[in-house]
Amino acid sequence: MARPSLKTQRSHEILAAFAACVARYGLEGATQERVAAEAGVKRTLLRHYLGNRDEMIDALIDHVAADFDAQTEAMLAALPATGRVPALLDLLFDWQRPSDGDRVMTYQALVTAAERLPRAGQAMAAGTEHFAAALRRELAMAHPGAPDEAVTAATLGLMALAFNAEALAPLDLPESWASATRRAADSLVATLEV
Amino acid sequence: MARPSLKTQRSHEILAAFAACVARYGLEGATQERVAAEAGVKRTLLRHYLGNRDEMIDALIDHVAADFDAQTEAMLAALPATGRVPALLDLLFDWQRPSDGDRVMTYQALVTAAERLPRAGQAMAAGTEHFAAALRRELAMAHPGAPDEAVTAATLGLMALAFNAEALAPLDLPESWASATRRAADSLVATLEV
DNA sequence: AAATAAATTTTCAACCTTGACAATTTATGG
DNA sequence: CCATAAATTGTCAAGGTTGAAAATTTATTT
Repeated sequence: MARPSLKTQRSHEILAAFAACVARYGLEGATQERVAAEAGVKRTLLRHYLGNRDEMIDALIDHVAADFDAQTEAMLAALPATGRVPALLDLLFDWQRPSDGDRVMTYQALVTAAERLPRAGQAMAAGTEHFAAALRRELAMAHPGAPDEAVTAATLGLMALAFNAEALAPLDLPESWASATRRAADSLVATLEV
Repeated sequence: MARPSLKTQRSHEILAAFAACVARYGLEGATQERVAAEAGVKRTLLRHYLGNRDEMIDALIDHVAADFDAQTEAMLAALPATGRVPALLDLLFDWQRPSDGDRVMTYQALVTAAERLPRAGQAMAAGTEHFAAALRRELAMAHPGAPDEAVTAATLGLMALAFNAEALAPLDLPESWASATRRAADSLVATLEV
C-alpha cells in the first residue's frame, strides 16, 4: 500500500555512474556532484539511496567486485565447446571491442587505494584471483600434460598482457603493439605444448 | 648581493612530495595541504615556488617523466657487459627491491588522467616508449637472429609483466605468483632462441 | 478519495581547498 | 652596517564539497 521502491534499480544506476566517474577522475575526484550529474539525479538522492560518502564507497567496492566477477563468468560462458583457448585469446585481445576500458580504470583506482581502504584491496584481490583461476583452468584443460608451474606462469603472463593493454589504453601507443601483444600471448600458450 | 635562491632544491623536494601524495591519494586527492605536509613546508610556499595548481601539475608531469627516463637509464647502466638479459630480468623481477612502488602508482595516476591532461598522456607515452625501446634493444642485441616481430612481442610481454607486478603490489596476492611471473618472463625470452 | 510509504526537492551549516596578496624575516654582497 | 632579493609567514575571500534534516510531491493500496 505504498509507492514501489526504486532502491535496487536506482542504487545500481548510481553505482554505475560512480564507477564511471572514478575511472575518469579517480576515487577522490569522483565527487558526489559529479556522480549525481553523471547519473542524472540530484545529489541528495545519492544520500537517500546509499548513505554518506563512506557508505557509498563501500557499496562501490561491492559493485565493482561483482562486476569483475560477472565479467569473468561472461567470458567463460562465451567460449565454445572446442578450441576454447584460442577463443579466449580472441576475447582478451580483441581491440575492436567497445572498450569497457572504464572497468579496468575503476579497478586500478581501487587497487591503488588498497592501502587506505583494506576492503577495496581484499575485494580486488579476490576478483583478480578469481579471474586468474578461470584462466588457469582453461589452460590446464587444454594442456593436460603441461607442468603446473608452466601453466601458472602462462596464466600470469596472459593476465599481465590483458590488464596492461587496458591500463595503458589512454595513451596512444603505437598500433603495432596490439599485434605484438597478441603474439606474446600466443607464445606463452605455446610454451604449454608437449 | 642577495639571499641565495633555493628554487631548484625546494622545487624538487616539493615535486617529490607531490608525486608521493599522488601515488597515495590519486591526482585529485593530492591537495596542496597534503603535499605541503608531506614536504614539511607551509602551503603558501608551494605557490611561491611552483605557481598555482595547474602549473604545479605541469611541473609534476615533467618531474615524473624525467624520473621515469632516469630510471630507465639507471637500469641500463646497472647491466654488466655480458649476460645482460638475465641481469635485466633480475632487475625487473627482483621482489626484494626496496619497492619504489610509488613510482609506478604515480605513473598510473597520470596515465589515467591522460584524457583530461593531454600533456600527461604525451609524457607518459614517451616514457613508456623509451622504456620499451631500451628493453627491445637489449633483447635484439642478445638475440641477433630473432625476427623483429618476435623481439617486439617479447619486449611487450616483459613490460606487461613488470608493470603489472608493480601495479598490483598493493594487493597481497599469492607469493607463488612472484616466481611464476619470473618464469613467464624467462619463457618469453626463450622464444627468441634459435 | 484517503492513507501510506516512498521518491524527490529544498534548504542550511560546516568544512575543505584554492588563489591572491600583504607583511615579515633572513641571508648575502658591498 | 646597509641595501637587496629572496625565503617565509599571515590573512582573507571565493568557491566547492559534504552532511543532515525538513518539506513536498508522487504512486500505490484499500
